[in-house]
Amino acid sequence: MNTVRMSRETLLPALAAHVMQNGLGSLSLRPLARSAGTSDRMLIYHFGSKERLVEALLDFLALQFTQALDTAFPAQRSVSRRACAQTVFDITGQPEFAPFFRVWWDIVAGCAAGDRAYLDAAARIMDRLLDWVVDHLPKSDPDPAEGARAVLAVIEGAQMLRAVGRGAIGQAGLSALEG
Amino acid sequence: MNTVRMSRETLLPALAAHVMQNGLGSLSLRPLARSAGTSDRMLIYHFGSKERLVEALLDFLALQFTQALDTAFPAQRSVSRRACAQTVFDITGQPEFAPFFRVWWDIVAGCAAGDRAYLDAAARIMDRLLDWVVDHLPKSDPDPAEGARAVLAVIEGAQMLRAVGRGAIGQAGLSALEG
DNA sequence: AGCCTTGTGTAGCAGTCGCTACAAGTCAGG
DNA sequence: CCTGACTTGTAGCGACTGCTACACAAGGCT
Repeated sequence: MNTVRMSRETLLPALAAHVMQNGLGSLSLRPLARSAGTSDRMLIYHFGSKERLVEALLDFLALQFTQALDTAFPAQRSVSRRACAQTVFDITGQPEFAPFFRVWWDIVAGCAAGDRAYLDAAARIMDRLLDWVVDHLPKSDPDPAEGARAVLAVIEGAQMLRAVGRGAIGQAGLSALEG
Repeated sequence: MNTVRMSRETLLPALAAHVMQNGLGSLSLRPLARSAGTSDRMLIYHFGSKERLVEALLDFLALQFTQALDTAFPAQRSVSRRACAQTVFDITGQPEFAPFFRVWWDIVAGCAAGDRAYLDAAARIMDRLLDWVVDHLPKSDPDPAEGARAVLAVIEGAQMLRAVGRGAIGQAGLSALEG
């Protein structure tokens, strides 16, 4: 038997993949381990506890998302705030983004429940997303920092409304963006 | 022993109160029953299954929220779209609204996981909130239906950002609303 | 050689989960 | 009073939870 040496680093991609498909809210060690080719015993061995495993997972997911941002999205600047928001909304609406939002809303729920690790991860992701928006606003934008906050707020509202099946409401919010 | 006769209707307020404090994601029958003065056995008896109990709970919570909207919020119309959004944002930011958002983000997470009952409840709540916004826009608004959608999208984005500890970003989105 | 750290499998712990079988209580109608 | 429906308590099922005890194998160290 060719037993492959495993570590946090080699495990995390497989773990993240499983979480993206099955969510974070109902995560349990045994199915997670099985889909990563290990046992719950080994996950505890490598991460110490489920709590610390989830922390590592949140770190990893945050990093992975910020990388996905730069690869999946066009590099050039938008022509307006509205166009920038619309681009993000359209791209994140494609089916391959559904797994990420699956865990994203789990993270938000964890934040609302007061979980520190979730709050840290979510804040990191939002800050990174904010930076990305700043860099993609038109160079002519009078106040990119402020503009990016406005754009981000509308995007997130639209995404939540889409998550609950009311994407049309969110789309209206995007269309109403000035600039 | 003064055994009080219980039914779905007498149980639901206590069950809803427990869910508002403890969330919906990790709901389990025994603690829920205990805090309502019954047993898990009785909850199953009255509701048939946990799934149907949650459905009833979502119905009840949606109704309760729409009622809270009309009592907790000023009845008069706002002077602008921005003022309307700001009012909702400020009022829902008060601590007594935290329990509701606790379950709200659980509902959104359930929607993202594809749960039909959660989708129905969430859509009902959003539609009702949309109606409320329409009724509270200034009479001078050129397109109340469209305006309400724009206002709602920004409000929801701001609330999500507040949930993850980035309320300042959401506030910027509100301030950027035109009209 | 012996030893010690690191990794892994097997088995199992105590606890919780949703749910059910069974018995017994209450109460109305005959 | 009897009967049958409605309501409730007790006890438990099998499955699952995070986690641990124990054994053991491999490899580097002295």
